[in-house]
Amino acid sequence: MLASLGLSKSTVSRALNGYADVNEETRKKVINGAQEMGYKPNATAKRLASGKSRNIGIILPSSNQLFVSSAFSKVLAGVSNMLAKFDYQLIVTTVSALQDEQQVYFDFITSGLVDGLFIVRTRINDERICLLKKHHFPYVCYGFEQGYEADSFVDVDNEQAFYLLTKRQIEQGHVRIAFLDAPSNLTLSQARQQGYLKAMKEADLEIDAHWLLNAELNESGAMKMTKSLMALAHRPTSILCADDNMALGTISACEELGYAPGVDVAIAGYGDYEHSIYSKPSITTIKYDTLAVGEEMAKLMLNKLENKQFKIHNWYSTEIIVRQSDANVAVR
Amino acid sequence: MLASLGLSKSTVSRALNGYADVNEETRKKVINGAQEMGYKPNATAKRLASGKSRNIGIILPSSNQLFVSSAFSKVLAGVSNMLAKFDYQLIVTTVSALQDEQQVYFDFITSGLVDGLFIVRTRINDERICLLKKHHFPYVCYGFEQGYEADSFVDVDNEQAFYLLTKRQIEQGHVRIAFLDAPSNLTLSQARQQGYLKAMKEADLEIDAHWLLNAELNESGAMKMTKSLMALAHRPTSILCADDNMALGTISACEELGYAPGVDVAIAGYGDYEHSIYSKPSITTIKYDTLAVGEEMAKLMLNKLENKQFKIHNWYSTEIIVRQSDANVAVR
DNA sequence: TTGTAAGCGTTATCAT
DNA sequence: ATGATAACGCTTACAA
Repeated sequence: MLASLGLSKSTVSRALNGYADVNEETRKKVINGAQEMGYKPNATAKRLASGKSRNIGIILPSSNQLFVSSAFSKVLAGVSNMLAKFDYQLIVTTVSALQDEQQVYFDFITSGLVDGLFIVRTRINDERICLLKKHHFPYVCYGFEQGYEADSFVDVDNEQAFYLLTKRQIEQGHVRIAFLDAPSNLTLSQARQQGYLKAMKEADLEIDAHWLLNAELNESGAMKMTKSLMALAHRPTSILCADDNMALGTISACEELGYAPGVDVAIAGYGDYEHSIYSKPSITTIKYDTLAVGEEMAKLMLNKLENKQFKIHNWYSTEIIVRQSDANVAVR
Repeated sequence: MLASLGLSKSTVSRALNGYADVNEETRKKVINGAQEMGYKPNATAKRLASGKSRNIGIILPSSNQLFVSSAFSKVLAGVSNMLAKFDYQLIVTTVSALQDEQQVYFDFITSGLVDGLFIVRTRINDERICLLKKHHFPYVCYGFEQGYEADSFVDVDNEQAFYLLTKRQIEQGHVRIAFLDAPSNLTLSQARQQGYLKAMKEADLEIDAHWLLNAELNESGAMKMTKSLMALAHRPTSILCADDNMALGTISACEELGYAPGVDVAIAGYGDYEHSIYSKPSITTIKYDTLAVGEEMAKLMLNKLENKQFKIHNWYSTEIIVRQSDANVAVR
């Protein structure tokens, strides 16, 4: 400790933590002293005394794609960046398929290890949110469903994004438009589906139930679905995908079947992953500000935990990036 | 607390932590009691009392690709998985280009926030390692350079991998083989370069200095380099890349220049990223067990921190996955 | 403005 | 085998 300065530890504590009731002379002395002797307050002790861990947790499924999507990595980077600015740390844990997810969340809540939790890949009627609400535990979601409170979520406007993407297909003359959505238990899948349906209905187009499928957000799932799609008598001329990885799989499947993607079939994705521009054909996709989404998640958390007054920005806009995969399809 | 059982907290502590000097009857009573009343020891208090944080940190550059490479995400997942099994948490922080990296590391070391640090993307003469060594702070590296101790690193055999990859090109008849290496300050770049040079020398092939370039591990860097490469009078017939993203950029650049990748020019990458199989041409690449590397990093850390006796497995093997990008090039 | 002292919820060292 | 009691290194009333 800084006893060498002849000051009590309370004064030191107050000086270092920017309390007002400290003589500025004293404060300088303390700060300089700390500097010189390389004094660093012990993080754990601070946490115990203050009752706050200054850790925020995020629990990721160790198996699936989410951890791997390049877009999501950037979201994480945004979160971590912003938290670090306010001396908070991000704790990343994975939960495997073998573990009881609710239990993992419960353990986090009750251990005092984290002050708040991020929830990603929100699900319809998400049990994780129920749990956190029940325990009055601070959380921020990446994802939205009716009933989420404005201080607790960030999302892109999935419905609008896929409404516009579908509309674009319609404007290009497509009539038979399929949508390979993400797993149906996700809130984003529901929203995107609504956007798709809205555009189709507005244009008074038939919606064949076979054209609306769900699969994991990866290449192989999309390949399988595409094959069933293209085997239909009434096969689609345009296939919308829930992300760029799926679009990649769809492109691949079409080729295997002898259809030229981007020529015989229009394809579009979501996320603007790094590789999408290098795909052949390059992938028409939906772009959004991944880093900003992450930062916003952190801000909302800080609003809750530190009574910060960051302006709430729930919804992030998207933009269609037109590339080859859906640009040159002559619709018969 | 469990006072309701009429036991002192020391007894409760001992019972819960599996100490030998506790009556088994008592232990059962305590464990059941804890179960029933949902008692959870406070993580922060444990940490303060024991002097250990049970957190391991990893500091990632917020800007570059590393955070984004799909391979690396899996490494992270492996780390987190294994740590969680032993009740350790992974703390992920990012350091932006604006911040003083050494300072960020120093703060971590001295704050008591983490008991150990992972170092990734090791650099030649890595200052981070110097710092940690100086402070006798536990660390484990992903990467290797002469002098690293066996208990402190995990790596794939980069030299061998690129030796074999280069050799493969030679066996296919290539004589002018270029190598787009990663930034030259990384240990992996040095090792890979050595592998490349070894194979070239063994085959007594000319090594044009123009054929050996460095760039960031992304598409655009590789594109630029490829263009300079293909403008050479003595242009290469085979281009090896330090990862699959670079290979993607190289493919794209070749096409732009009117060379058919996989036909006019052989191209290969490293990492077996998800998209590589869907590229056109699909990318010949080097695969390794990403999850296992992550788990091994965690094990080495646990060896240091908990005196675990996990068998040390420093080197991870690689395997060439042959695909189209380097398989059908007729060498003149 | 500064100091004193109690407490945060554990672990660890003694006795008993 | 169990219980007091003192740390652990801070924060935070409350006193001075």
